[in-house]
Amino acid sequence: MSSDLLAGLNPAQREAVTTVKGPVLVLAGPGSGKTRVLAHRVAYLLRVAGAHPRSVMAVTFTNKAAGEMRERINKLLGEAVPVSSGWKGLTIGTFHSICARILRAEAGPAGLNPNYVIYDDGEQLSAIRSALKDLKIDEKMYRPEAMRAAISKAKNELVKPENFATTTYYEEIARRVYARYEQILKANGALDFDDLLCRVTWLFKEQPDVLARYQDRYEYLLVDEFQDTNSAQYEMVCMLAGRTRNLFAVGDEDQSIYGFRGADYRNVLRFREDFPDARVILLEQNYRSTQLILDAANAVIARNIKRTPKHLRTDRGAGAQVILHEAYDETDEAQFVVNTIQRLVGSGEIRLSDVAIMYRTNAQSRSLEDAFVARGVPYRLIGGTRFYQRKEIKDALAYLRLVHNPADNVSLMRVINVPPRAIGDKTISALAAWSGEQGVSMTGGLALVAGDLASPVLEGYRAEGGKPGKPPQHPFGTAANKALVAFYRLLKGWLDVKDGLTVSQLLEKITEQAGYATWLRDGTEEGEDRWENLQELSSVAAHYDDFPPELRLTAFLEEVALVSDQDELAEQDERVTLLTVHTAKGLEFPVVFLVGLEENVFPHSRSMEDPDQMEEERRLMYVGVTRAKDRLYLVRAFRRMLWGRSEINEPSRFLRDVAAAQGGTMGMSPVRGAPSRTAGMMDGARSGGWGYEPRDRRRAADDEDSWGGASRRSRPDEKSSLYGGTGGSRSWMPKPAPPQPPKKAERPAREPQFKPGDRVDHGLFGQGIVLKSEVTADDEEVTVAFQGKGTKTLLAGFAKLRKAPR
DNA sequence: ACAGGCCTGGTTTTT
DNA sequence: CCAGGCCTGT
Repeated sequence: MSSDLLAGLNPAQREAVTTVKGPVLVLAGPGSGKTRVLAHRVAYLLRVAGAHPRSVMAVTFTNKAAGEMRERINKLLGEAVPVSSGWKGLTIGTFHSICARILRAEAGPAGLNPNYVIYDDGEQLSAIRSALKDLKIDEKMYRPEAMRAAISKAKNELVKPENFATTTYYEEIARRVYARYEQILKANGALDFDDLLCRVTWLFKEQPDVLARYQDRYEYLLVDEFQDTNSAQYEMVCMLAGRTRNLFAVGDEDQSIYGFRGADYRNVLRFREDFPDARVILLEQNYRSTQLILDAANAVIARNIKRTPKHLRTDRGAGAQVILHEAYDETDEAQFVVNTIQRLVGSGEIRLSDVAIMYRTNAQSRSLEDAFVARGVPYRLIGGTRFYQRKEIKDALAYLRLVHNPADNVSLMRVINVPPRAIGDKTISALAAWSGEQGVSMTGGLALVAGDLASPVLEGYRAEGGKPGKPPQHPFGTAANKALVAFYRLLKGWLDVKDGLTVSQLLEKITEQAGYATWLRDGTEEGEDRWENLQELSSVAAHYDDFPPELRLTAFLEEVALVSDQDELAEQDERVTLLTVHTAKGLEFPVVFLVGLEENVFPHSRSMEDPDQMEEERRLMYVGVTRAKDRLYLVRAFRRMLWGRSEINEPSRFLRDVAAAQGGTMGMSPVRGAPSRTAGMMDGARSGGWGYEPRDRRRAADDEDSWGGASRRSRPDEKSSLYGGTGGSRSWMPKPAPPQPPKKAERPAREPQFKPGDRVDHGLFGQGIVLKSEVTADDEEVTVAFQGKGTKTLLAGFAKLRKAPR
């Protein structure tokens, strides 16, 4: 019986599957089959070790991963294992979704509104803005985003407002905002994402009897992507496993890329300290990538100091050369990508769905999309403007949430005047303030204005004893009053019928009666698009029609609050995939393009100062590279539009690391300062790029084994990589790269002519002050603030910059 | 109350 | 470059 569950597993994987008792830590390199191990282990627990499904909890990183694991387990067992939708079956899900369910079940002990709503960061920011307003704090000085970051960090570290340590005045403000924000969430019956985690952890810490129930239930715990757990998650897991100690953690320090949201790869080390008897299993056999791809990955990650060296192996052989390509700018970069894809697909080697294009930031997708649209290549974009971020979807959801939980002021404020019903900002603020004074939610305030004292939304109010039968004096004029009462009637109508309708029926009723549908469909194409999105939301809602009536809306709202980008990744049709490297985690593609490999883009400029953050960038690059199975393209652009300005960035250090490991020199940086406008420079390349043939030959002789040599063997439009694009890319480089040992390529030792503070003269822009200056390969790049002309970055020699007398 | 236009300012990554 | 905030005029 057990043999089929172990068939096809290597010895290390087998050990991971069958070590049932006690703590186990699996250090799993990319492509080492950890997903497989997890599924087999669950199946093994159920089938061989005799575990009951309800005693197993498996935590995945995305909802999609949870779904896949469920399917795999069912397949392995040849039957459908009941899954916990109530509290009977197997528990598989993300931390967030599992916690949401626990909090729903434990609303009483946790002191929560059982109909709590989950705020995304937009709504979180609204709540923070209200907090700032209440505290009369200037938004300019204390930015809501910064406050959100501070609050989130605190919650991830399980710090409550009363324990929030403050050493600066700024932190003191943050502490007060945090405290007020918590009050607002509570009043609105809302939780934010971080709450889902830390509330459960607090609940377990503070109420041992509750914890004991969960400890007794969950005898087997499995946690995937352990390197991306934060403190709250780590503590939660340890507490849950406190009784049985059957904790199975899978992770890879090298793939920890969520530090910015509190994840700490050191939890892997902490695990070893907290469970000194843990069995540690290494999965080093890679089943995904070719050797050359692994070599590239290794070249990148090996430079991190804070890691344990590993030895990834593959049986797949060397494989195709990793291709490096230099494009002129982001448009050209996109051209190269599309060209290459069309060629590979045209030759029948691959299908569109085999291809992923990955980038550091979402903003980079735009130029790629343009190229795909122009060439008629179907693509799907993951992330970006996500479905659930669209205005019409958020509006519709806000309506539903308000009906679900009338105390939710943030949702109310979102929809009270959408479509416009003559309730302006002034009226809304007045309603918020006055309702607060009366000690009721804004919906409660509306009920008071409408004189509906029997309304259930006023429950708390009556208990505290306003004068019975008489609504209090309100500050609204006749016009505002009328509008508010009209809205209240609308809302009341929905509250009365919500229990008898399915979610899609309710949604239809609301959009209809609120006039939202007609308002949206204003005759424009965009209006129709938005309407269609709404229809799509409705069809998602239809999945919940079969749920028990009291659960329908709850379950639906919970799901839509917790969907992630990756969850959209159904690989139905023939399209290429565009996604950030972050969302690519856990996925694999036969063909991967990593684009935008420039300093300040990838690695991101925000990570330049801090070595720890730079290590995270490196891990991110490592994740990107290791997504590729067969073919990997590393692409960089000489210049790029960034923030509406054209920027010239050095090639990414990661590119250099990869090249160095391949033993060749890479003439990548010398294009620096080559004025792109020079006539004729781009010509030869256009027609196949053999305009510089002699140089190519000479290079071939120079270093036979360099990547240049390798890529030269490949087809014309990908062979250009190293020498400034003799291929499909335009060639902007007037002369071949001086061979340069990659190691010392970091920065030429030359004294800068300009330093910050210097006054300079420019022929066109006049006088300015130097902000920053960096020596480059053959020039000096100076950032200057010009009076009345803004800040420009110039190449000193090219721009003929002169020092001006002080 | 609201539409439209100007300006500023901010841009990593996401459950 | 873009969104969102702010101001103006209706």
